[in-house]
Amino acid sequence: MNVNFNIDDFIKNFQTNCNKVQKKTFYKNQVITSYIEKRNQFCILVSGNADLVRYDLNGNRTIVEHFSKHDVFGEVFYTVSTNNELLVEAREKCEVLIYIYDDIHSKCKNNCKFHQVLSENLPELILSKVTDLNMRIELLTKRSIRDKLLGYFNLLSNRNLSKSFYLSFSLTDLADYLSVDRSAMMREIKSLKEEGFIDKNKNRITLLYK
Amino acid sequence: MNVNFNIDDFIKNFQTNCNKVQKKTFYKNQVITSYIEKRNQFCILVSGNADLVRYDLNGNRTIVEHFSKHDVFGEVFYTVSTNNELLVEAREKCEVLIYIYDDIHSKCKNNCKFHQVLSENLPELILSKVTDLNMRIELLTKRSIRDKLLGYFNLLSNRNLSKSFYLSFSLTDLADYLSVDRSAMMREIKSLKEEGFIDKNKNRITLLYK
DNA sequence: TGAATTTTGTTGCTTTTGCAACAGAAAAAC
DNA sequence: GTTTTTCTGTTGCAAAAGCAACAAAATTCA
Repeated sequence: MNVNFNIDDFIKNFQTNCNKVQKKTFYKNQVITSYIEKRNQFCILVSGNADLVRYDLNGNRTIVEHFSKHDVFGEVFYTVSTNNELLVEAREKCEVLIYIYDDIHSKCKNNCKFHQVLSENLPELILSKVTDLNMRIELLTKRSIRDKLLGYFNLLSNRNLSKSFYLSFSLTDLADYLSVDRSAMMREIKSLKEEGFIDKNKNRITLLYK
Repeated sequence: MNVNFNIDDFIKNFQTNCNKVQKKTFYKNQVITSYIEKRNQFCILVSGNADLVRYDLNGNRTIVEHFSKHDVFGEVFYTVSTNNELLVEAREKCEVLIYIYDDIHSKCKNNCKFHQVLSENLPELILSKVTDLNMRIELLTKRSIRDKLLGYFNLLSNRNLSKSFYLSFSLTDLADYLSVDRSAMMREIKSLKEEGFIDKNKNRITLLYK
């Protein structure tokens, strides 16, 4: 999910004007935040990349969302009450703008630029989130591991405007993202190669069909 | 997904003030709309209920979303390009407000009340969509049919503030909503009954645990 | 009301997926 | 540069899910 307004202006201006927004730095594998009901965090990933991860009672790990530069996250986007722990984990060094708000729709007393820009762009911001989530649902509703893989590869291929692309996930993480068993996924990738649907060199995939 | 501002005011006012918004009536099994890229429809379900349905190349039917009174839908919420057909089908008689916009963020020339109220409430509206979609993803990432069923039942139980509740889906539709095979789902429901997790009378479910 | 259609419930069989375990390769840490 | 850890690739076996088909029940239609 990418924010279209100028995020660099955003980052430059908030410090002088608003005390409700903080910029923090996190390092690989650190927990940036855990989702807690009613603690209304709104975060912008300034640099780096991170995952929203859920651990369920059976010990399964699911990558719910993957965030890269300029993506937004936080409880504001996840009001649903869940029994499971939801963590945002840094995959590498990450700079994050964190804003804990009382009411995201109303402006702060300071009437600072941060809130002005935020409220102006909130619909667009959230709308792009909806797009991401719909894409994710489309993948998850596919009935077989093969279809999930091909759906995901297609997506990357379209984004990259090329039949070849690099996986940004490790295969272990990809399995957790597609919500399937890793070894079963590996077996399926093997079959896709053997049947001539794809080519795979390290983490570079090439689609051989269409 | 429920809209909190007064939708009845909304409906009352648009007709006199704005020619870009239409109210239409649909009957059971009619197609309310099909999602087409760049035709930016924004719809509000005034009464009745409907499903967003996807048919894939393998002949599988998936209920992507279920809409009831006051839910909103349309291409504005589904920018992702998909290969599959996406239809909104009426489950019963439905009244729908349809608004085809050029730019949902900008006000129309008439400066009518409809657009004023719409733009004021757009963030909240879309945010509630995000909540719905996250709930859906949580269900879909569950690894077994049993966990999907229990997750869905839990949700209904929480909404209803009771261990007992009625299914609004037929079992055939529920399978399409959870994205699993119907007969496998039926087998699982049977096991849940036999193992004493749930009780089922017609379309009334009672949770016997927790 | 009676006929037609849809939904529910069930089963045998097949295919897919998950689990557990392990070895080698690659990457990270020291 | 060596050790430790993580990731990849693979397999045999078990469990779960899908497919196909059918009868009975319920619902809709005419």
